[in-house]
Amino acid sequence: MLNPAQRAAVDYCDGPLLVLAGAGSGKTRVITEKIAHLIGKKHLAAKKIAAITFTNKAAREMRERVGKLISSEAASELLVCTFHAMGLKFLQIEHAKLGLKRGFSVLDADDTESIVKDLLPKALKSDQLWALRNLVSTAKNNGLTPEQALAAARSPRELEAAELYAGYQKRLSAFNAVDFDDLIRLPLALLDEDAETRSGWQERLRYLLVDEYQDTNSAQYRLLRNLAGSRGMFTAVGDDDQSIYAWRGANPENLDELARDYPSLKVVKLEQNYRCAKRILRAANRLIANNPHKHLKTLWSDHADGPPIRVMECKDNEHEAERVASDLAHIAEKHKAEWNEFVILYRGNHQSRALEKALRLARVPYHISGGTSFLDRSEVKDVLAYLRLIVNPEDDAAFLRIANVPKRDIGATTLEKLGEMAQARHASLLHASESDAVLKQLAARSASSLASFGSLIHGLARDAKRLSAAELVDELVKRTHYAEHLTAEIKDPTARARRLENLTELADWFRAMQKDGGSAGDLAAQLALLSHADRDDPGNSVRLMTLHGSKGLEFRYVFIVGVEDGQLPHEGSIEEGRLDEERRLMYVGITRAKERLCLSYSARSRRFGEVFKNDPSRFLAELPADDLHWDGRDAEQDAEAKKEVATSHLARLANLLAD
DNA sequence: AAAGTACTCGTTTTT
DNA sequence: CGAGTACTTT
Repeated sequence: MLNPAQRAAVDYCDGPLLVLAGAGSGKTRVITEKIAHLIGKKHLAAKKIAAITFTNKAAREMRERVGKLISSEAASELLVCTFHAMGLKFLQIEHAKLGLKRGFSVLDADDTESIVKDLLPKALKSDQLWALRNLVSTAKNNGLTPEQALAAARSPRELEAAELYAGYQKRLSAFNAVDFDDLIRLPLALLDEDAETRSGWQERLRYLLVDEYQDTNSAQYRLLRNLAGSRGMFTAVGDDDQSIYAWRGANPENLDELARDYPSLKVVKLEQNYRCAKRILRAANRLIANNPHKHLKTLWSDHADGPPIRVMECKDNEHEAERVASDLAHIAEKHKAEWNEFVILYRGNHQSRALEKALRLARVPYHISGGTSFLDRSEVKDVLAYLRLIVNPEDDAAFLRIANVPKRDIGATTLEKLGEMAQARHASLLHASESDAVLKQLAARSASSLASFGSLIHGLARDAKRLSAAELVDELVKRTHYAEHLTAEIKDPTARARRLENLTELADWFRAMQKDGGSAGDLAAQLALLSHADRDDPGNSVRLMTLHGSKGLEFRYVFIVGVEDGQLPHEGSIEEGRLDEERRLMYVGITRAKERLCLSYSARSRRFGEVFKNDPSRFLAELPADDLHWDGRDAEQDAEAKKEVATSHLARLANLLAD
């Protein structure tokens, strides 16, 4: 049953609508119900509706939930994806109008970073490099072309960045490739200047729903405006208190711009929280009240108070991890909870290490979302690079990655010479290595290695026409002797088996995606957009993830570790005075919890091998003291609790040993 | 060109 | 402290 505010948000389909949805207020519900409403009651064809989410995982979940409300035929026609996936789809259709050839590649962060590195003076500090790269990204997100950026540059640094942007973009087009920013920028540019394309897409998409609207950047907003047109047939759902991606160019002011650009905008607030126990919600509300607010919301809940929020001070990171692990196991046993009802949240990926160790020791099954996972595995990236090169012979980034993987005597010097000659001829590396004139100028051994590499790719490209994507993966693994390469490279037999498994998993993944159609190249491009969080099958295990990664999820039991000044808020943000976003991050973490919340920090932590003293996070002082239970304050109660935890822990270990 | 050894440098958060 | 890099040797 929908509450009145939710009902209003679902029913209003006559113009632009902004839904200000507090944490746990059922916003996904509103979006899915609204899609069903548009199809069922407003008789809009499913294929004319697009729902845009922030992550691919959210898109999958959304599709699944809508699937239960509408026919499976309608569900399959619905466009549910991220802005980036939508941009990719757009480019795959309209690529010719933008000077892209079929089979263009989508470069990931690694590829683009090595391009930037290559373009810049080599002896540049990594943070300077990062800063410049960021400026380029900002320019792209503002929809600037390299020429416009050059003209707009006002400081030497901006000029440097604009020059980098120009060189970088030239390199991309030589590779017949786009980066993540281009997936938004290029569709936007085309829609902006080509009225015919614009009206075509506006006809194609009659209603848009945008989730996590506070995390859109200005290019994404302009894309939305171009697609929705003056009719403004869209629903944007967002929460300014959960805006945690400003560092990536997200522009929460988009919430206000909506009202300016669409004077007829209707606003609906969802203020009833269906997720959290009262004490947890109270803590979250109290914390976030310390931030300035433009859109006032009062989030309330009619759940029970729930237990107090625990705060644990620990000696150091190891101690903290151990306590979290044993506490967690204790709760699991006492409340007969499943492991997957627990999550441990932290600020930075590196913080998972100590926790992993402690959880392994306590025999608690866990699963890490994010960090280095499947798609970051080198073997997976290698195979994807092969696919990219097969589909897009201009993709020099892919060429460089795999030319000598598995090792085939193509070393740095050979590649350097090849690069020079390719550049002189305005040819791709692959093309150059197929030219006799080029090969003649190289040492005989390198030349024959290159030539056979070229014909290998050529042969696979021929096969690609008759094979499915999954078969192509199998074939290329066979033909490159990739398994033998891994066998030679990896000594530890279990690690080797795991990595071989990754390859079959990749083929399986392609098989599953194949159902939606699309060539191997299309699938590889989609895969580039998939990130860590998207492809995990955690099973029944405790989840470990960053606070950022937890947005949109909920758990019965939530642990947040490293609640220290310097970590949360992060020291960089303290220095730059950007505490609001850190506070929102903590807010997001707290509001993930349905029933129990435990916050912990370490008095000392080791960084770079040196010991540092920590202060508890300043945010702890902003929580309602009455709802907190500090371990150590009530000694008697603690001693008892500790004993209980210790005995149950021992019992658990004894049980495990008995097996 | 590959393998092995000595360093150095670093830690937000991700589509 | 450890992972990645740069420089060495074979």
